[in-house]
Amino acid sequence: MKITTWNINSVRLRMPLVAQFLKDHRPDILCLQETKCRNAEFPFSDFRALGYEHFAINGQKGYHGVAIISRHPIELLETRDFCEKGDARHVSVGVANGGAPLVVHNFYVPAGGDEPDVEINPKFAHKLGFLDEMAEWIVRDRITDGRVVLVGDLNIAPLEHDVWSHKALLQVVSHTPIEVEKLDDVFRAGPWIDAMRRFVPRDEKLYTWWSYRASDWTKSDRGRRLDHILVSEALSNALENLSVLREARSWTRPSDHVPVTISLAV
DNA sequence: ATGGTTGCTTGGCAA
Repeated sequence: MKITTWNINSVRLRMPLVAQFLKDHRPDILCLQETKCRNAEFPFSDFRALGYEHFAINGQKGYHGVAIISRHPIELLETRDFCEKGDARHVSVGVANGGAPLVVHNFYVPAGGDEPDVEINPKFAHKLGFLDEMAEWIVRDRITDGRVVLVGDLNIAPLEHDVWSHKALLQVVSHTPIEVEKLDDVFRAGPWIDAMRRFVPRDEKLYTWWSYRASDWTKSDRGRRLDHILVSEALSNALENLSVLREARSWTRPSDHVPVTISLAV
């Protein structure tokens, strides 16, 4: 079972790139973030033409929006409204996969604005509050019981080698100590396994996002690992492979995030 | 230290 997570930054604009990716890589399940369209505007027929006929979507006009698209039947479990702001930032499904069912959660955590100070930046306060609520929910609802995968753009690069320069980014939103601490709380709440780091040692650089604000993203390679795949302990021995498709950052009119795919023996 | 780009919209946020 191959599961891909990809912050697409407008699914309608980038549908040709999504189609190419699906033709070339054929994941079983695709989790998108920042679809940026209402549910009625979602490009269902483009996915159906590629053999992806099952959907669980949570969209809104212009901002945010998450979607799970599958080649196999899925059951919509929930679209949870963290922080009760009406943002479309979560969707979860159950996948009947022969034996024990698999649960997939797809998240788009708030980016948090520019200033890492809750006193002056309500967007940063929202981000930290969102992470607190995630950790509470994981414990209270026993989210990691059974075979569970949590993917998405979590907008935090927690490890030193999840960013191009630990020192330069300590006060930059996405890598500040308070955010890293909150994300660690989310990890421990499971506990979850950081699936990507099972395949790439923690002392090696690993990025999934490169800013648009660089003339040539390949020259300085100033990336961050903002996208994550977490699995419950029941899936620990099922982790088979990881693929971070760096080349997608160089496609025509790319997203600033690249697809990340995990292969599970389930 | 600053400014750099993109998308949704058409002025100015959000990222």
